[in-house]
Amino acid sequence: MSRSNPRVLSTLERAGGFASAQEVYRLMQREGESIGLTTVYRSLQSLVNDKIVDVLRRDDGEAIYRLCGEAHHHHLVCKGCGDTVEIEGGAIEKWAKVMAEEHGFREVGHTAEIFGLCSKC
Amino acid sequence: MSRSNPRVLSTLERAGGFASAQEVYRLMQREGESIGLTTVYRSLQSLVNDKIVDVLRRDDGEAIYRLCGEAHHHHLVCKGCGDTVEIEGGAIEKWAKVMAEEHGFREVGHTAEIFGLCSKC
DNA sequence: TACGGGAATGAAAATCATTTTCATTTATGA
DNA sequence: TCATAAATGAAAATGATTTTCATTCCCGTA
Repeated sequence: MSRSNPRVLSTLERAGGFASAQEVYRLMQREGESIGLTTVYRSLQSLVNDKIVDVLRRDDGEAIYRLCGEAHHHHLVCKGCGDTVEIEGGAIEKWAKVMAEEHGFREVGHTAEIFGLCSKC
Repeated sequence: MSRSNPRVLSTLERAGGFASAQEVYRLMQREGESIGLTTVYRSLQSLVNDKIVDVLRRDDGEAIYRLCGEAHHHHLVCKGCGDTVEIEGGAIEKWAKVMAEEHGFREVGHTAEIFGLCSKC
């Protein structure tokens, strides 16, 4: 498993902490960085594994990568402008735990995301 | 713009009101229906336009279509054998609603999934 | 300093869902 | 009956993402 190329993370930060793999790649090209698309994908995946960034989906299915804080949180995403708010998921944590126990599951994780139109859209 | 082929809607219903275009297509084939993949896509799109079905995204980016108004549920998925249990999401519904209101979002939907190892794995 | 092996890299090919093109068939109405 | 529009689907195109694989880079050791 390869480690992340630091220039990828730095570019993602410069992009406002929010971009697709293709965008990160184009951005780096435009800035004269010499890097392959493959390496961009690999680095982003590695950052996701390390939980340094998380991955969401645009409406068209393209994956967007986003720097995130350390605390476990969930996202409220605007379908219109893509704006994202990090929110607390206290109720979810409990729900996931109870449901998993009820069905005898172990080593449990979960995903949850809310989407809608923000006040500006 | 084409109208929806009624067999597509009926198949989506039979699939539990929740499936990808590819799955609807495969299901129809398996049942001996004669239909093209293109028509499945067109019909699903048309159903989305008419707000008869919603479209969400799987983690891998594949679009999944869901009948609107269908009492929706969530999934508890085993990482080992892929076994899936449908579960109630009462707590989630409330959480999503509260969080969305708190941030001024409207037309809100959500996704949530729990994954872990089932008792057999 | 030279060598060897593992990690990183990237070009090109492969994959996969989805969309587009386009020729054909089907339905409809004058 | 004819003509025109709508529906259909096979095949090609598209676009993101992944895989393959040969090459290059790095680093510790003889």
